[in-house]
Amino acid sequence: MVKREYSTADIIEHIADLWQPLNEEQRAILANDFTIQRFRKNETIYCEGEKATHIMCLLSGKVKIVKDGVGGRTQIIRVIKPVEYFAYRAYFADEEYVTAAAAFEPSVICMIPMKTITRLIGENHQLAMFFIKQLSKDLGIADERTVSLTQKHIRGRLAEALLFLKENYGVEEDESTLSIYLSREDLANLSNMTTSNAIRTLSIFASEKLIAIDGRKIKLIDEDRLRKISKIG
Amino acid sequence: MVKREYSTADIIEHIADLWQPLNEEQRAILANDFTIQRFRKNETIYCEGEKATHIMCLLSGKVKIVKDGVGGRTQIIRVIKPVEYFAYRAYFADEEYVTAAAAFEPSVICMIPMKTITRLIGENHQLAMFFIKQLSKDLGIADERTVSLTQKHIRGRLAEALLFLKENYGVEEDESTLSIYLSREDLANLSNMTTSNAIRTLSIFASEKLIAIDGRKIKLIDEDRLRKISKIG
DNA sequence: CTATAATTATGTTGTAGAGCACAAAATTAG
DNA sequence: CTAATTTTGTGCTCTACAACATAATTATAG
Repeated sequence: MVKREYSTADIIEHIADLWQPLNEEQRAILANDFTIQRFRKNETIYCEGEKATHIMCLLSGKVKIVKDGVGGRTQIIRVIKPVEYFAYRAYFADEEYVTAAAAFEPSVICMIPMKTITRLIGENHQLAMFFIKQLSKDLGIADERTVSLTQKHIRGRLAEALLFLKENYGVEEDESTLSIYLSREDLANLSNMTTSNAIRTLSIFASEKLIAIDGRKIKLIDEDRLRKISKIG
Repeated sequence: MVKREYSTADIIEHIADLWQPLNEEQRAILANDFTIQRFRKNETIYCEGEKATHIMCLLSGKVKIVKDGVGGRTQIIRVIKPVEYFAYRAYFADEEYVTAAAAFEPSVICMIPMKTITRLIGENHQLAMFFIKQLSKDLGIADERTVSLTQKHIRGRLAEALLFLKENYGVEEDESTLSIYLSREDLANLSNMTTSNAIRTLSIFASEKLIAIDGRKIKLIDEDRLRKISKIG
């Protein structure tokens, strides 16, 4: 399933968003400067408070960006799928990480020094626009999310999380079983509730035939109704 | 108090962040392309769902960026002080506005077409970096805020809001009265609570000698303790 | 200057959801 | 294979906070 080896050509293909805008000279710089790192399931990728030095590109696997709040509760701020970039915000903002990152599943990550990236941005405005656009999209999502998480009720938040997981990580061959198998705790941290309430609400959803549960496998049965529940909050 | 007229030179001085990185030719382009608009207290500046066409720079006054959630409650997502830029995210993300903006107070805003901005970004990487940095900072703030608003209790959220207002808009000559006079409703929308609870908690804070209230004037008396309340949530 | 509306204040009630406790099931370790 | 640990499931209690009601005060308009 997970590739054991990545050739340079493989990687370049994966990081096309960065690669494509570059000219030959710039490509030479980039090609020389990335490294590959593997992370096991649940392994931490970076921690809050650490100094940001590399942009990371998820080549395969699934990653969560989390933040611990007061009282020990953890919020999943956003999730990363292949091929997406992360871990660059703090460097650009001249800050330490305000979040942490961990792998949901075995993951392979391509690391590029931010120094190289900023140098390339200085020479290539298409690359600059790539980051401006990405940050702008993420900021919009964050704004939406703030309101959803604070205002929607438990059922609405869980329904939203399930639909989000489908949109983001997709489904299996049956077209309705979520491709990501999250623990109830992760699901709770994603939708801002306690683990007990995630478990409870999940089984209520199952009893209402909105979803079917088989361990960590979640099958979305009545997506329309889930969407309605998510929308009304 | 509020300037009746702004000369071109005045404005250029205000938008130094954009102006300074530019060369003569680029400056000529920008100088030709901005307009000034005034907004009355509580006047709407832009609405959710509208198309974003101009970046806005607040020259004087105070502005709130808000988002309506389910159930009619409104969240103040962020606030703008002079001289800060806003309203550009949606254009960069190729989206319509997901938020609305309104003036807390009479405000003067400089508008520059986003087409001009993107053109200038294409020629000037310092300008690109300005936006990358700004967006990165805002995204970090949004992430922090999500966790605060969802996890802290009412007292913690209100204390945080009061301290934030001091840091952001400053205080009067006495060094402790907030310079911004918000309605209880705005204060509630800023700290994610109902208006009644903002009123109630505010008067509890007053009875605990943490603050002093005189109508909409709020004086921070025991900032250390407020900070503690904000921190522990 | 009065009438109307908006804002502030305070008390009361109801409930969503946190915070346990405990058991069953599933993983992991030895 | 068995013991230990983690995850899942369910019930119960308690409280933070929303929701509503009503009055007092202040602002706005006609």
